[in-house]
Amino acid sequence: MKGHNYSSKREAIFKTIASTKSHPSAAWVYEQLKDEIPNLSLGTVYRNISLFKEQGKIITVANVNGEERIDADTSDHAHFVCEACGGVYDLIQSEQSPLEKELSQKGFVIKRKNVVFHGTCSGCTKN
Amino acid sequence: MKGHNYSSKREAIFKTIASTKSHPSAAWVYEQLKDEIPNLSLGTVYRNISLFKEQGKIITVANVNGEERIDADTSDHAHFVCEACGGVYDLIQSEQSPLEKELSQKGFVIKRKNVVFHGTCSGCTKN
DNA sequence: ACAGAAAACAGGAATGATTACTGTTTTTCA
DNA sequence: TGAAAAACAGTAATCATTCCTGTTTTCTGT
Repeated sequence: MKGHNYSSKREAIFKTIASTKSHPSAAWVYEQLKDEIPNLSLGTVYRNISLFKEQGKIITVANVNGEERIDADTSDHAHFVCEACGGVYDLIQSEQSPLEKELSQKGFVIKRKNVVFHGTCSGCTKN
Repeated sequence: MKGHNYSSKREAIFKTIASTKSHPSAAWVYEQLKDEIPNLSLGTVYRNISLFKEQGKIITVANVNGEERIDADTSDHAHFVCEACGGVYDLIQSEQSPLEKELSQKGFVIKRKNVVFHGTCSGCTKN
């Protein structure tokens, strides 16, 4: 049964993703773990990220400079991407749009709503 | 003066992007034009797309299966990405969120807001 | 209209993120 | 405990995008 088995690396990868608010890339997760797990392979990180997405345990929040950034917080919230530093920040989602009702009336099935603001974060604006 | 000059290919590329509602990828634009302009290079399409983005004439609306999808309609509107067929559809943007005010108070400069719904479009839902 | 100079281009090579492949190691579970 | 299944390492392959170099197009001042 694919993807339903335990593995120590899978667990470590998920914990790393779940315990950061940095909205990491696959490469970042790999960097975090490679000291702790010396024989970890980047392919394993990718394979597990892919699996977690299928399982709905994580979501893709944005693509920053060609790198996909993920989030283990799958609750409905928006994100801010800083174009200067590449940082991704959580925002409290507020809006509940009439669009969603309209879409389902038209036969569109919404699996996910992704709200991303792009701009310059406060830290980068100062400099 | 880079990027301020006319070129017949640049014009053709922009027209192609501006005259479709398909939210095309670079490859799609290239495919559309390669018969009409036999010696067109894919690199030229990419270079011009990049330029149009700098000039604010087009925006990136989503990344679908690893391909960046663009839109010459830069007005504030949302999009729907069908995960089954890869289609991208325009939605009327409605919401004007309190988030935006909050962000600017915190020193974040918003350049763009991107609202993308992911799911299955009505056509794909039927099948 | 014409001759540099500047910008843009073609075509192909390079890059970089992601995925696929193959032989080996873990994990499962009877 | 011992296969069978799943996961893994390590590397090769893929694919979108960018870079590079020599050539062509466009612009500008005369």
